Amino acid sequence: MRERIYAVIQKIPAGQVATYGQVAALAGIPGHARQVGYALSALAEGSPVPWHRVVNARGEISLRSGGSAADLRQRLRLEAEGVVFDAQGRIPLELFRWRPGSRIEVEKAD
DNA sequence: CCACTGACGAGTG
DNA sequence: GCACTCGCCAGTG
Repeated sequence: MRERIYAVIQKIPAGQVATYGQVAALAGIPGHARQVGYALSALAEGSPVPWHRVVNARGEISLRSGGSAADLRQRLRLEAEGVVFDAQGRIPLELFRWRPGSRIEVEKAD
């Protein structure tokens, strides 16, 4: 099950982000956003999954209970890929949300 | 097998 | 925009 979720996350192009619900839908389990987050919680540090590109529906970085340095790493990684955060520490999903099937995946190709 | 938990989402007031 | 409620179901003890 988690394999399916990981597979979808790996399809997220750099510089863009996807919400939990979006990943769930793409994984074939719409409405099961919790399972996505749960799957990520079970991710290993060395996993080949760009989990940092997955944010909640508000465009914020979600993370496990309590304070963790993982969220900071996630933010830095996203910024390194071109994603920007507003003054509220959130990502403008209307600009960075991944659109499967869209041609904006490779902006340089024109 | 039963109960509790948990990186969430959408709807309502 | 914020607070509250319900739904969802795999993992863990």
